[in-house]
Amino acid sequence: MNRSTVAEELHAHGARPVPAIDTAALEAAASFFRAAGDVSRLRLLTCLQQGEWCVTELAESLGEGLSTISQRLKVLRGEGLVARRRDGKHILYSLADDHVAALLAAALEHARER
Amino acid sequence: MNRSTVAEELHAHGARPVPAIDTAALEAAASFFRAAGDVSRLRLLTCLQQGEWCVTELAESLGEGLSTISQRLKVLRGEGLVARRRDGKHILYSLADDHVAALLAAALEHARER
DNA sequence: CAAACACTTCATGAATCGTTCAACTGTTGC
DNA sequence: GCAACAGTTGAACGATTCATGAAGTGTTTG
Repeated sequence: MNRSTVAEELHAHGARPVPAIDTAALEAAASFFRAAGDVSRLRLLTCLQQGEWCVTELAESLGEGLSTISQRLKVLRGEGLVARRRDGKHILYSLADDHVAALLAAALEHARER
Repeated sequence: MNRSTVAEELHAHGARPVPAIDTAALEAAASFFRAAGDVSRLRLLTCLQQGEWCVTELAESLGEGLSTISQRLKVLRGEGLVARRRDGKHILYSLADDHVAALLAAALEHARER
């Protein structure tokens, strides 16, 4: 019997076109996700969801070295997830924008749904 | 002059409490982001945004080996980004839910904004 | 039931990532 | 200006991740 499948229909006329998405945009989105794809960095982001923190505070509260935290923040900053400003001798970090907070919340929700 | 800074105020009373977030949820969210944090897998996801594709189609359209695509899909499926179903001898993949599509769109938008 | 097809899984080597120590830069207070 | 403080950067290392070929699983067709 010749019951043709959905896939064969789609298949029949050669390769389906891949959606035209700017490689640079894709690359940037991937870097963004990769930056968020680490538990330690994610924990940092959840702190910053509450407001500004300086590096020393983060290090003390998380029980990690200053350099370690700084490196993690550097990655997050490189992908535009966090912003910073100087205040006296401290440097205060915060989430870059609401956009980031939203993505963070959405991912955590997706996580809890499993 | 003794102009006390924002950071010193926050600093004064020991370590600030880290937000209480289930480590498992954080871990899951990180895995989710990590799965999305790769250009090749992201490209796969953008294909699936258009509907169902079988593995062979994806491989042909993207010009990659079958095994390569299959491995990438495995990662995405492991983190619940894509779903699959069998149709005849093909296996059709699609985005797991609208939730994923939304996260994808949000990240691509964030990417374009830079 | 055997051959063909459509994948998946395993194993491996290459590349990338994350942490850490040491050295460096910038700011404040004496 | 110099010592102390706050943070960044560079280099080295182990740990993870990614792509790929070979072998294995499941489905259909003759």
